[in-house]
Amino acid sequence: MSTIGDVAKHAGVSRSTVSYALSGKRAISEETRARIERAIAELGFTPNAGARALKTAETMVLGLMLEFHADEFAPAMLQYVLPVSQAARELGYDILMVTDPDGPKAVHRIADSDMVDGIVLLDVTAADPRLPSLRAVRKPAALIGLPSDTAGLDIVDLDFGEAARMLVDHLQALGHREIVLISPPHHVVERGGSYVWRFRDGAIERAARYGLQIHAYYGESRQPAIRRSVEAILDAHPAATGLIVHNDATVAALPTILRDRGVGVPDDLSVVSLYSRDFGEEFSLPFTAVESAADDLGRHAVAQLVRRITRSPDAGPPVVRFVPPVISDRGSTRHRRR
Amino acid sequence: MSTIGDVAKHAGVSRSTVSYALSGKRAISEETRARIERAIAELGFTPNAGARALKTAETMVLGLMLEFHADEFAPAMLQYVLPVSQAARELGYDILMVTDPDGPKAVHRIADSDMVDGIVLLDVTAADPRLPSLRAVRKPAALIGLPSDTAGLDIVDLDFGEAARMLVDHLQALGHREIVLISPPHHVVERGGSYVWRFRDGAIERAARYGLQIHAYYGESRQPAIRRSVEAILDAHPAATGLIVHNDATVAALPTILRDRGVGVPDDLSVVSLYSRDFGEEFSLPFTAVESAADDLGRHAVAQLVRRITRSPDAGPPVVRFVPPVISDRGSTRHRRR
DNA sequence: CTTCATCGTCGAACCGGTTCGAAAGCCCTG
DNA sequence: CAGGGCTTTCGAACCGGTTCGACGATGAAG
Repeated sequence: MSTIGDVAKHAGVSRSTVSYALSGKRAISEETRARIERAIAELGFTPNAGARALKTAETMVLGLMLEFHADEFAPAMLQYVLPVSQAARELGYDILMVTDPDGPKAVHRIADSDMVDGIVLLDVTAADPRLPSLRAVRKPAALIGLPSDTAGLDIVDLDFGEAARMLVDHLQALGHREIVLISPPHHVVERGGSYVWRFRDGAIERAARYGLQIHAYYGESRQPAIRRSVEAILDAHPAATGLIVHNDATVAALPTILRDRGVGVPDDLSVVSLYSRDFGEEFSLPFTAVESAADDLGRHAVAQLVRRITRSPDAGPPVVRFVPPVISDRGSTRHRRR
Repeated sequence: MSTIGDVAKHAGVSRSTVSYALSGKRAISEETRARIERAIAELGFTPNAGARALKTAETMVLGLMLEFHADEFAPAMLQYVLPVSQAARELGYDILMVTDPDGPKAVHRIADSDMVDGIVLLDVTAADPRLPSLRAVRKPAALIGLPSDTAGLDIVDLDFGEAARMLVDHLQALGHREIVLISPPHHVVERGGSYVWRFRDGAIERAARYGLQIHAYYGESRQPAIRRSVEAILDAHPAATGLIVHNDATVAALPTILRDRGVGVPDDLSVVSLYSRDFGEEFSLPFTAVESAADDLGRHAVAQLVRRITRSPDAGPPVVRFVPPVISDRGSTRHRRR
């Protein structure tokens, strides 16, 4: 590769002149600029990113940290990756994707070595072990997912409590009096996935307010356990007419399971859920659902992060944003019979 | 952040001594090393990646290029991302994930600016537009997917022709005489996805050799078109007893469709397919299938790439590796009746 | 006809590492 | 006890950019 020195020599100017021609930070005569541009084209020059980063202290790279847990459902997390990547590129940033199983160490690795200008954290849990590291390093960050201590952090997440209330409202309005809720697997709660109980508590409280009977369970994330658990739950509550599924793996398997049982939707059972539009299309899911808006969350996190990076002093106080849920009616519910 | 100069001052030695203590490239006395290590710990020093890359011309970052086509099935591609990322990390590399819709430009951007030491290309097509750029830049690369011109490139891909032959053999051995094949959507062929015709040709030739009747179709990638196409294809061939599905989106939707038609597997229809173990688990797919081994391909590509990077002169000639298929019997086939 | 901005360019310093050559201190040998 | 070899450490150069201060040329103002 050619360097800025080669270009300077080729154009008969100094290195600094080439640099200014590139950045436009000082005036350069039309004639010189043309010579430099020709030299750049002829030599195929592209500035060395490391050298530039060294001096400017800006890498134009964002870290994207995500962990894959063996017993989890990968497609759900991957939904966020693409929007984040695209949003970043539109703002001039590349994405360093880190899937290191040791999250805290990885945070230090990419931040302390100044490989990135900022960090997006995916699937943040209540007492996320990455947060102490994140606070220790001096890099802006944006989280997708709600930790219990939000101090000083930019956070965006779906308003899961409100989502649950909307779905309960929906069933209540149709006259259902006994409903079942399937949450994510219990080990997600143990790991501190706060969206589980935010949704769960929201649903239970709302149901209580209406005097609805609600049976709340934790589901599974893998076959064949999924089928077994759904069967057992449905068997236990033959009178329930509404089902709320807050569990990606379960909802993906649900059409098959219900068909096998001969349960018609919505005639025998009204089903509502929570997933993103893309997810629903990929798995051909026909359920009325709250859109989880992975796109929105990803784009918002990146935008907020870049704002923090570019005007670090006056980007304002940290913001915790709960994206309001939107319900999308796909006809999988109907008025309760009788 | 503290620099190597701060560490040096704190430990009362020169910068070069710290550097040698870190790299171990020259002997350092036990006592000095201890002082330096203490200083590093106290200051929390981590070397600046950009500065290091500038001098060593090694970034310890690999580019991972993937494109998402709006009308395609995202989970299939994402299967490769995680194994690549993990394999890279095990070898000491981080991943710069690039999803830029303008692939060729992106190749130049990350390669010419020396942001990466090498590049992994996913989902390579016959006349992949990224290849000219890739050959122009002076960076090692590893491809997953087979282009028509393989000159000078390290390539790994599943042996799709052999996979097809194995599946045809499997059905033939069970006595099936009339079978149906559903390939990926036709636009994938137009885009140059060579795995489509490698599989298709392999199946057709093999069937011809046995005198099997085979009806080959291109499927769809999105609902509701998937269901319509499957219905139409099955309606057109009521006597067919075997079905080969080489189409991720279709196979994911297939259990539901067949159930709705009242078609029992394997009693009414023997079904075989091609997908990865993870994919099968995520979608709860019960079909006998060739394992597509996304893990293997990803890990192999990274390993080969790193070999190229670290011993560039003598890493040997480019290798094109076809991973042999492995069939995994899940009981979705049976001997033809009558 | 000086004086003073302004414009366009240059040279040098700097960012934070790595690495080469040399030097200082020590021990051993003849 | 002078000379040679080791071990350990240092200073300086270098990687490829950016940026600051300065300088010569030009034109306008006094």
